[in-house]
Amino acid sequence: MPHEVEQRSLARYLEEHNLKHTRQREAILEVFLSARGHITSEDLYQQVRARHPHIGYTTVYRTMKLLCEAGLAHESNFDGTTRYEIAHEHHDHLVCVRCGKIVEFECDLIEDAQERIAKQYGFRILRHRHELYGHCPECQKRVRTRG
Amino acid sequence: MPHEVEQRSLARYLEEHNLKHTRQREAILEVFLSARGHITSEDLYQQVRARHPHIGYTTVYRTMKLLCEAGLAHESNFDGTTRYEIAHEHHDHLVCVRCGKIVEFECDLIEDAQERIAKQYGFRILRHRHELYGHCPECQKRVRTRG
DNA sequence: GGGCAAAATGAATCTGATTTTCAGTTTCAA
DNA sequence: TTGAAACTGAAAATCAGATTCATTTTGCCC
Repeated sequence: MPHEVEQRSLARYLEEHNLKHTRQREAILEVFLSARGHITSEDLYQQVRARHPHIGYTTVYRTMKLLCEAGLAHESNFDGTTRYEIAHEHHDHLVCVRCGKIVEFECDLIEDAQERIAKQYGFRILRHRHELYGHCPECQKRVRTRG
Repeated sequence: MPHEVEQRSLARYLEEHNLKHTRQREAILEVFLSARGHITSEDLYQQVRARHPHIGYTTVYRTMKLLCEAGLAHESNFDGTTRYEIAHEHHDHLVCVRCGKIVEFECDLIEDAQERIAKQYGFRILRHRHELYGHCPECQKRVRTRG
């Protein structure tokens, strides 16, 4: 089984919450983990369908919610449609508005500054989103040569 | 005319782009500028309708897009529905996930850090979004006393 | 190795925000 | 004044996301 650790992690979550372990959930997790980058539930559905034609969109959709709750996936939303990425260390995103490329970054300095700001306003922060939109190096070149 | 500067700014934008100056656009800008905070196009439509029953939702919707292009309004999206705010100095947002309160903040330190990160990855930044989600002071109290 | 309740599935439907269509109206430059 | 271009607004289309519900599976009991 290619992603044993995650499969076990899902199994534990299901057990702890009296949810059922189904072929569909296992299959969807498997395909999700094999997919690269920030994927929409629609795209993921297409990939799942290629290997498991019997699995419906609704199940993919609901399973991704489940994987988020289980801490195996993260939801993000750049352009109005929800995307999922494999959960790992916290990070933020650089998004190229021309080609759609998404690069992850981390910055402790910013994290600290956020804490200070939250304290200043008396907020208790649960999560945040921080996205920088612009042109990636390749697209800058392309823009220049084209005009 | 209550918001002469903005009305003139809109007029200039329309002229420069060969667009037409209509009562509707003037009226919508006026109501928008008088409204407080981060308003949805639906809310704005309700307010516009109170004073100008003949103006339709579509026109409000389209005019807000226009005002954004003209630099008089800014679009933001916290909870899946688009909100508009009056354009002014750049700032980011603290959002209370319980009561929906939105507080604006600015932080030069973070702006600088963003620049550094962009340079590191070769990106040219056009805009960004930075939102901190959590509980405002009032809601923290309420949560504590209730359980 | 049934029997069964709870949970899951998936096709279809609903929702709610946004966007487009299109016929009729208004603006504005000549 | 006139006509082309732009605008308006009711209605319809779109689109992602969420829900419904009849049917099937799973996990657990005996």
